[in-house]
Amino acid sequence: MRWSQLFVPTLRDAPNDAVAPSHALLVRGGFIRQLHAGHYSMLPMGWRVHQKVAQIVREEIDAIGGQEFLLPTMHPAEIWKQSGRWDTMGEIMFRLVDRKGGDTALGITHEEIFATVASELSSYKQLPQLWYHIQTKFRDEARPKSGLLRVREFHMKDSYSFDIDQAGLDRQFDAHDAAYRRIFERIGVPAFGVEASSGAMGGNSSVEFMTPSDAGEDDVARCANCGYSANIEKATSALPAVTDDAPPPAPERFATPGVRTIAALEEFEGGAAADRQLKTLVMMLDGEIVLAVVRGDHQLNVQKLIDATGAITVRAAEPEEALAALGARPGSLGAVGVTDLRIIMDEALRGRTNMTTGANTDDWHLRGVDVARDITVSAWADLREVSAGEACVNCGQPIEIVRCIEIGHIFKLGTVYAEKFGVMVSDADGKEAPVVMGSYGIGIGRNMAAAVEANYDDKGIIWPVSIAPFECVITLMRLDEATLAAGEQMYTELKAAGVDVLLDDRDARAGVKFADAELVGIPYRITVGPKGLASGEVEVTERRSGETINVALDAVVATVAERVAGATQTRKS
RNA sequence: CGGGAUGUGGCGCAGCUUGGUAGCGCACCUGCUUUGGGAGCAGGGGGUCGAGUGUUCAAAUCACUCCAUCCCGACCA
Repeated sequence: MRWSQLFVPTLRDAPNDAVAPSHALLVRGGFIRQLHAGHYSMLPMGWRVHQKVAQIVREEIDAIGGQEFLLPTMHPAEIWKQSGRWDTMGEIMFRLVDRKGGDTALGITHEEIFATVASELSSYKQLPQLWYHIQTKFRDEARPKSGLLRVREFHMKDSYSFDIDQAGLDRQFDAHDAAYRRIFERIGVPAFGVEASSGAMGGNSSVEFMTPSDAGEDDVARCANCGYSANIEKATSALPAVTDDAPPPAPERFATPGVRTIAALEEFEGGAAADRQLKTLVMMLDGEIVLAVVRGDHQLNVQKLIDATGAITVRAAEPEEALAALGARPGSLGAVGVTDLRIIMDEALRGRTNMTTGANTDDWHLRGVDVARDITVSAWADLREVSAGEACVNCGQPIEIVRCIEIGHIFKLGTVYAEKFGVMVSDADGKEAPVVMGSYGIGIGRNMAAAVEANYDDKGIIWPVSIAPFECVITLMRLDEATLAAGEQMYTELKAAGVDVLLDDRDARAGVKFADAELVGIPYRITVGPKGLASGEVEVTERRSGETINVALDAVVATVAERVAGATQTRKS
């Protein structure tokens, strides 16, 4: 390809609304352009990278036995009603109505659709199966952000495994775990797996793959000592044991005029330390008022509450709703004596006595509360969010909290979809058995952005060779006959040697060409000009290190081809 | 959804307070000179200022409504 003919609209200034480095650089480098919030056009350079990422994903999934499909993007409502997710998915799903009045949805994921296809499986002898496609997903995100990192329309590789038993699922799950690690290594994104909440996908266990980045949206609790790592939505930690004084025979009411917060009650004469208080959160779960109680110095993690209750929509109750339900305003609320509401109690409060909490009368609190004795607990659950510095549950060393981008997520689904969609096969005894499923997702565009987040400097992107839009650029310093001829010969020979090469034949100054090559992140640059040609040499510059070596004209093709091959791990299979 | 901010040629911005029908840098086109790290000079093209309504002799500028985009938050009693 000749740069003079290639549409690469590079920008000297980043759009001022691009905050994440990958967003700013992909726009500046002429890879993407925004159409509207959460929808991006892939320009030629961007699409080249996207396709290379997708191809690596394809190779690795093929290598563990994947069969590539292409399923529809638009789905009838019925299939989503059959799984129950038409209602549970809520506003994330784009919905439309066709000319006949039929409810239709744009696919956010494809468990339902693949399960429908899989209902034609009939014998355990056909298993295992591993099916996948790389296809557009639509998700009406509440807040698209950070360029390609969170969008409403994107390509995802989603695969689905079908096995006769749990052991088979475990094997396919582990195979994906390994394949995903190879993918991230090949595309140059540092990654590690974490325990995760399965959320709306259902199923019994899942692993998320994370890459550390300030541009991310997930917090991960990690232990540097033993390697424990879990999404903050799932993470636990060990707390020091607490011994409470024996409580009085019954809670005591006491006046606390003007005290509205945990901190204020700590200061108040006759109050209590935060870790001796009960924090009562009034939550609205699918329209039902529920009390979630955590220790005064702890914070509720909403996803944990969702996982513990199976709720679909969760929000904090409005102060008026709390007043109506409990008779007091936030700041004076408590669970003691409440019998008409579900009360979910955090595990950290198990066995606690002599606690202080709101009395459900404005400006009054209760002390001497024994959690087990005085509160009608509906369920105990892990609700609290862990904090940096707390002790690791495995080894006791302090944990850290790391901001990450979620770059992949794999789920063990079990038989839930099989049962809903009749994916039944005859087992070895001739009896009908539900197929055990797994699902595995990886966003192509997000990984492209994550690769930028992990590979850039003040000059621009530093693409890993494996996914660079071009592996090498030949920068012509002049467009005189000799330079052009040398460059074109080199271009032809590099192509023949299998190198993905771009010829910068633009009539522009050296500085412009150098700056553009660096901004768009091409790993190797061959600089060809009259100066070098006079002594039969050209320069080869590596983008990442900035190092330049002089190479004899007749050796440059072999030199570059060798380096490119050395930097690209291709699958041997 | 809550809060904040912003919408003026392709990109970055000024003008708005104190209304008088649009300006700068980069980019683009032409010419000359230049040419190994984002050239110089000269000439030129392109916007009616997010949309609508209102006030006014007159609106980018004032008022109201709407739309869009970005950021933060969405338990913190």
